[in-house]
Amino acid sequence: MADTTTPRERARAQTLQDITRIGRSHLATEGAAALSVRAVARELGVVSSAIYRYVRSRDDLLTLLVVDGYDELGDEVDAAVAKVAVDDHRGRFVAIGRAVRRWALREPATYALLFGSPVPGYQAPGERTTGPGTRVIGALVRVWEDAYAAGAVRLPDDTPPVPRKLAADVKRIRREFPSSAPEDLTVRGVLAWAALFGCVSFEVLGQYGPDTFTAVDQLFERQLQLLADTTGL
Amino acid sequence: MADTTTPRERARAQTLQDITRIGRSHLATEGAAALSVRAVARELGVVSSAIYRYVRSRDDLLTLLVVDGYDELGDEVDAAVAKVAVDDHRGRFVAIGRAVRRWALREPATYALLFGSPVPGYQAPGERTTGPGTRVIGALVRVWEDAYAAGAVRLPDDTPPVPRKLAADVKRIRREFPSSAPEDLTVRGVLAWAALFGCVSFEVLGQYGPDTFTAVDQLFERQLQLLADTTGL
DNA sequence: TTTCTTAAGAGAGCACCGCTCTCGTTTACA
DNA sequence: TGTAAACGAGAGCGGTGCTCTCTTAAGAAA
Repeated sequence: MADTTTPRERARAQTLQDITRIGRSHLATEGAAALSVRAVARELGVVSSAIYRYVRSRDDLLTLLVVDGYDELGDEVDAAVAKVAVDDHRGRFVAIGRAVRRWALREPATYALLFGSPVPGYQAPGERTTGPGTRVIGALVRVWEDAYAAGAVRLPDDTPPVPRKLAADVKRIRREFPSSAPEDLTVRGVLAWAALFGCVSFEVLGQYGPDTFTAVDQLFERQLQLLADTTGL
Repeated sequence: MADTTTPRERARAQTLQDITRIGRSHLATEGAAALSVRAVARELGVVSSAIYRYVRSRDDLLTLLVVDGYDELGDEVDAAVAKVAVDDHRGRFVAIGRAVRRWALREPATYALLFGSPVPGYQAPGERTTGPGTRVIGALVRVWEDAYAAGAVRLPDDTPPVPRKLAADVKRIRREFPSSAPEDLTVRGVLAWAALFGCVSFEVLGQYGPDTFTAVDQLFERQLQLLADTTGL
């Protein structure tokens, strides 16, 4: 099937892609704060004002990189999950965690852009970022749902019931992430999700300090196991 | 006892304090990225170059705010812990968690500065920040240590032993945070620590999305309880 | 094939930034 | 009281995001 795009549209798409690529390389080498429209323009061999034909503002350029980053992370997580047997629920959870960490360590600047402090003054436009931004939690929910459906989730039975308002939140969330699991499991999943990124953030953003852990791999594996326990996998 | 400081030293300390105060207010209203030496100078009623008599660089100004923030957070955490009975170990843990969250919600910009992405190009000088930066984990370790010493920690006995290299890390960490608890508890503590900040970061830095949770309080309480469980409190 | 619309890039310019340097002035100490 | 140090002002440099105007060239329409 012949593409119906005009040459102009194709050139435009190519330039936009070049801008994203250059932006990502600058992000990786200099960090988000040092990302400048003028530098990207220079490397593209164009004057700075020309960039504004493609990107509304510097924040818009950041959004481009945010979406790009979420997509790459989502792809890697999906690929990692696909390599594990569907009935190995714990294995799938661990695979997701490892994939997130591996990607974060490889792309710390992009990770910081996505999961670190919001860039000052910059507000990611929800309509462009929420879709790609929910892929990791989406993958996690699928694991827990499959595990529960297979009767493979073991949770303590002395946990108090989920309070009313929170239960209402859970119900609403299930419109986007359908699930038949008990509310308690969903809440535990939210904890595991936040905790997973907490662990990765501490390592990638340097909260542990430079010389605290030499065996971060072993630490992270242990943390993953504990989180798998918490969610009953 | 009369103070031995000269008027000049006192004036200098006062000016430094003013700079910190103005810096914090700008941080709160504009965010870390928008924090500018020139703006601080304007508000101080002084020309921008004068600031450099007190602060080596913009990064140095950020370090001032980082230390200030760590101290304030540490103070509030300590105060919160002190209000709980020493033998209520779980209550002390929960108090720490709540204090961290309360402070983070009140000072989101400072929280982002401390626990979000590192400001691009800026590297916090360890010799000035690690001390104040370890107060929260210090308080947590004290809770677990007290609980263990009181025989109030209940951990599952089927947990595999901590791997060798990680055990060596734990041993080294205990030179700074003395403890007689089993290695497994320490590792669980590290998870709880990272997870606590993961939960707070998700909420404060906006990872949950704007409309996902209406009952974030209840969610956080539940997360704290689960983390207390994980550490055997 | 010729005309016309429009997208793209160049360049100047504005206001701001961090930071440096120099130059008077004030202050504290010997 | 003399002097060295601290301090603030001011100019200036190279950088930033962003806007505006102008010219050119490419695609679409006739």
